[in-house]
Amino acid sequence: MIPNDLPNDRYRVKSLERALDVIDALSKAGPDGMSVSEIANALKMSKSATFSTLQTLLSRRFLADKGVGATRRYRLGMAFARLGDQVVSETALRDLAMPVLRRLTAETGLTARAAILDDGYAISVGKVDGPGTIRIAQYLGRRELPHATGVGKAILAALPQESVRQIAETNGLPLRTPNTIGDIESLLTELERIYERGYAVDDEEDTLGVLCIGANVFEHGGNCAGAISITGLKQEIRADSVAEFGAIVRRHADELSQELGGPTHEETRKSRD
Amino acid sequence: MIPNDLPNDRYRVKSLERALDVIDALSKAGPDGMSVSEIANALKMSKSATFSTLQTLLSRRFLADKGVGATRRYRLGMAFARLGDQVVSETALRDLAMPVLRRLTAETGLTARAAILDDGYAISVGKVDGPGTIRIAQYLGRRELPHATGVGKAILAALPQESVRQIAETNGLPLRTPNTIGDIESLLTELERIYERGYAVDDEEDTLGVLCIGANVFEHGGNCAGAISITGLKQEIRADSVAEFGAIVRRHADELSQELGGPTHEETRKSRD
DNA sequence: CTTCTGCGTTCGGAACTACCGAACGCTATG
DNA sequence: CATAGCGTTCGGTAGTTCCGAACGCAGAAG
Repeated sequence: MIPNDLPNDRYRVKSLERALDVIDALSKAGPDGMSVSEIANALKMSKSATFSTLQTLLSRRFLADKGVGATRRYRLGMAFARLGDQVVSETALRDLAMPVLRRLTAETGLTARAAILDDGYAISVGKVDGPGTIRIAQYLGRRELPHATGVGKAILAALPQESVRQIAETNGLPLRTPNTIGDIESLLTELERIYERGYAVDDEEDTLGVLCIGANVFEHGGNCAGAISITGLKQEIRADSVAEFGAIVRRHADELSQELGGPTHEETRKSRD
Repeated sequence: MIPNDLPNDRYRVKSLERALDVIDALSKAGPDGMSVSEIANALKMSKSATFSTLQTLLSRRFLADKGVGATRRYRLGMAFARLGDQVVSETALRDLAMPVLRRLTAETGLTARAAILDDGYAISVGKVDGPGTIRIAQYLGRRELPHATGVGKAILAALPQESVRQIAETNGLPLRTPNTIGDIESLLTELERIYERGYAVDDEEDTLGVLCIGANVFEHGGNCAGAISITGLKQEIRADSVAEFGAIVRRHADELSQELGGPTHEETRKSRD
């Protein structure tokens, strides 16, 4: 299911891996959760082993249970809510990005957010809503497809082709809308264009009616730390102002890069051989 | 550290419990994380057992590592961000609460949110921002102190004194501002007043300049499912309109209670012997 | 430059624990 | 009333996890 990055299977705790399998399974289940038997069958574990694992996670509030006796069901507990919030709050990019996002929102009137790449997905770590009444649902911590969003494409544009190909192979390139880029070659061409002009445009590629403009941020050492973006309804962004907004996002991203001790977009372009 | 609710120690997976200890330890550490030795010393585990646990969590992206060789450090990974978002999104109260929160925001012009009590903390599971330009940072999933917030006090008011005392003993009653209620007897008196009038007022008790009005929500069976609240800057809420807002929040909370199949506040008061 | 300390990582073997499969009590259903 | 299926309990064993020591390496100290 998940590829083994590490060659040494020896240094893995099997009973812990099973517990993580249980958590994964429950995360894919609905709000109603799963019963002991359902989990045991799905993961091909014995009922008793599954039961012990569930009891352990339950006693530490990593799971919650509902019902008793023959109808007892387990689902993910609030411990994850706390830990998830903590992880997002502690991301290095976040603290420095928040003031920049506020300025970006003030300047453009659009919702601004910051995201990082993790495990092949773009993950929002901070956002500032725009004053507009209609808002796009963008929860923190949510995993988004990098090939279909402004932040995602901006981050991919800073990666070597190899890495992009690998991510595309692992996650695929699902078509979210008719505008989504669905094949790897077109994506690489698009990433090259993004690299040249310094910002990415998601023109209804993830959600119809929504336009998003992102630019990548670099940390000390020149690695891409993530990206920031502005998001708005397509109808409220004039086509001829996209380039203007792109330049604004690029400028703020460069500011953020320098705060992180990294190079600006212009500097990375010059150092590219 | 965490009290054992279950009498049967037999059905616990020890190696999993240690992994959860590691996660807890890392959640208390800063963004820089901890090294293998630090964790091993803190939890009185051997370095090799700690190492195996870390490798397992790492291979499943539950942890992230930074640095190599002698300076390698571990911190919580983005898997928690995803799971946390999922848990919050799937909370039973949330689905029914969101439309109510939207109505509440439309009616009052203030930010509305819903929270539940879990493990002695108030946890936000849904929110709708008001149209005002200045917004109070209220992230979903964040743990807040129940004695210092509108939602928190509203929930506590529905609990037996015993439970409130226990929560106060476990978490303490930290003074967030000069207005925070810091001793248990004053808190119990305040909760009685909240119970009588049906809504809780947090008057700069958590954050200076911020006022919050909350009311509890009951589910089928009469248990308190959580609370909803409105939040605004104190300067934008006239003192003589607090009672009016309180009645509005109470009314929407009762609507929500009935949707959940629970009693209204008035009904619980009548049934109290 | 050398020594030394402390780090993360590796490894063999002993001890234990986590698992299996069967059995129990229970609820709901036919 | 019988039955099927659920969650939970339990004894014994096989396999796992853990310990302690050792290794290679990096940076600090001399």
